[in-house]
Amino acid sequence: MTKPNQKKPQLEDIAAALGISKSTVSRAISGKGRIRAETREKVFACIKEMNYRPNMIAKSLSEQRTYNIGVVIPMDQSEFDAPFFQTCLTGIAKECALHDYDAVVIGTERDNHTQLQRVIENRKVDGVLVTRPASDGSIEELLSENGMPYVVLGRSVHSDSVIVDSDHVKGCTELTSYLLMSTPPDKLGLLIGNMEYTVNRSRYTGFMSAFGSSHAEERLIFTGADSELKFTKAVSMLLREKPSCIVCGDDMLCMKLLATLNARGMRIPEDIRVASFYDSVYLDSYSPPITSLIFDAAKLGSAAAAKLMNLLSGAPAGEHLPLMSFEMLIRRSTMNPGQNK
Amino acid sequence: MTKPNQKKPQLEDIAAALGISKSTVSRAISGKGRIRAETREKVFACIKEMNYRPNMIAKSLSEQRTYNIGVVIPMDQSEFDAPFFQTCLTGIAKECALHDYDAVVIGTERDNHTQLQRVIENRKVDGVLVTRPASDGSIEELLSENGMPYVVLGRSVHSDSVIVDSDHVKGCTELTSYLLMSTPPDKLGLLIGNMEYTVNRSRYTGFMSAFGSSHAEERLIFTGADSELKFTKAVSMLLREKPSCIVCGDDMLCMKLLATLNARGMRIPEDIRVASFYDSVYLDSYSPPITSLIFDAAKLGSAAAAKLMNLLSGAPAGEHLPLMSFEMLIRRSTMNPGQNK
DNA sequence: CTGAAAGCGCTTACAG
DNA sequence: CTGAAAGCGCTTACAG
Repeated sequence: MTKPNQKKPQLEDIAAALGISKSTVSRAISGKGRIRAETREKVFACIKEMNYRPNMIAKSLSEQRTYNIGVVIPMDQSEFDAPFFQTCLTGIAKECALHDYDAVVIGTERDNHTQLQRVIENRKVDGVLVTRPASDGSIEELLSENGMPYVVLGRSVHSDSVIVDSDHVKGCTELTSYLLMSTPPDKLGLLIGNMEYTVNRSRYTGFMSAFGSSHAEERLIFTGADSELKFTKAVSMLLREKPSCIVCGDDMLCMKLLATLNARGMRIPEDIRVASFYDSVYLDSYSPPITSLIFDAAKLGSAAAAKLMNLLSGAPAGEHLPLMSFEMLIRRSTMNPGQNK
Repeated sequence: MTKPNQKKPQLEDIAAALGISKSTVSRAISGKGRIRAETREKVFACIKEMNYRPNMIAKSLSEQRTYNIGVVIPMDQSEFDAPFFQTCLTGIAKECALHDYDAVVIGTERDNHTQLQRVIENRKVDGVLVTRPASDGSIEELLSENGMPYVVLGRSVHSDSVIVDSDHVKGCTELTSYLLMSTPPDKLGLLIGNMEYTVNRSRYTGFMSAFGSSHAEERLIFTGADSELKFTKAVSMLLREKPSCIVCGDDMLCMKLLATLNARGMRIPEDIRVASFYDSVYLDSYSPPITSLIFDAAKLGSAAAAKLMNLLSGAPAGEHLPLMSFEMLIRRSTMNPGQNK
């Protein structure tokens, strides 16, 4: 507002103002090559003064990089998972901003990666973040064929992919252990989805490893409860065994279980306790709120973005970062009759 | 795979292959300026043959446009609304791809528009799509101050903003009318959120206009049920009047209402019927599924994106498009005792 | 209808 | 430590 009708200043302008060459200004900014400290300071002062911002497009063209990363998100997703992607995306955007990068949306469908192809062919991004890898690994394949650096969230079937993931195993172990600590010991039932997904395998592993060899607790396990039919069957078999607590692999499964229990007039936690290995808004707005594991999707996203941008700046490529952590939220759905609050 | 170690061809290469100049090739591609049909065809054939794709960055630099649009999404959103944004985003991305544009994510918080500022200053986008305008209009302000073209989804306090919105009024009128057609006529209760939001005002208007002057139907209205306290109060007052059907302004409110009814042991639809002016996954996975209005977020997103890109290509700026439409989903929650199916 | 040339706004060898 | 110049890969007046 102070300087109304002024064009955006360019490198040239600030060079002229200082009576030096563009090259020098450019070097001062980038920090590449030797620059007298004094010169550098003059330049920075002038930049501030004239409110100069480099034209990223021009920078891109000469540096042969876009300062954009692509973010693959599913277009055919059940909307149930939307909160994850949305939150994840905000984490990614935030991290990008920190590095003066931007995130470009790439929608993919099951077997339709045209958007991804377009972006690659148009060279609009320097690297890609895959928030949900296709189960056949086709996305990673496309990416590596084109020499496009990428990072995947969760697991990848491509063993050479750089990944960032939450520690599902550990989380599930801890939640299960917590449940086993109750007195009297819980008779736990586990209800889990499609075991082709690595997440579900991790959940299973986590659950099982909470039972030390010395433990003699009973446990009832139903995996693969992904279809309506299998689910119904699993639940009725499960209930027949009268577990004191049922643990669900994810929030979706849990919602369905809750509906079923509700229909049968079973009260939570009085008649049966319920916990979930994956949180969701629905679960904590449910009454009673459901004990569950919370994974910080925003943090996951920003960690992945950071990793990718490191890769792009030719950084040490990275020893596998420690897996992202989680929180355990103990809520009313698993309160013991004896417990208060 | 057929031509393994070949660099990406450039304009120059295809010009050379054809023995003509870059200018001509460029013109053939862009369609600007006169070109002999024959030449054009040769060029296109060669492009296909050599699998040429223009370098968008170079194109950007010389055309002074980025072929990117920014999409403002909320970072501080209750995750409840996530499905809307996610779906919207996929619609946007799809539309962008059609025009060879890309969508860049811009996260905003209540009073923190730094990401937006960055993107503007870095000139990374040609225009911006605001999926959720700040209630004080500060986003639109920032945009217009910077001469950045934009389109907002929903309403804007800035009267000169280009907007794309769903027809909430019409939808609500139709759903309400439908409910009024039942025999015996329903005694309708309306439960609506904060009336500062224009959506809620539209909903209210829609609801009311379903009651013609000749109608003598009873109606009970509670607005502003946005806090926990007001909600609880509104619901108990409402129930005291024994409505035969309660209509909720949105899915969130509806979820809460359902929980309350459930707690009171009221069955749906036997004891009371329920409908919502806004659909969500939660509502249709609820048992029984809830009658509601469905707005196509993907279509909304793509329409808005299309409009923005029209603006950017200097198109007729657009007479206000007709509002985006909706669907009415009649489900079990509003079945009359007498009705079948 | 077509070409040679300048230009978009940066970066970066190459010489000092 | 600094400058002049070429280059990134397109587009587009300007001349034919």
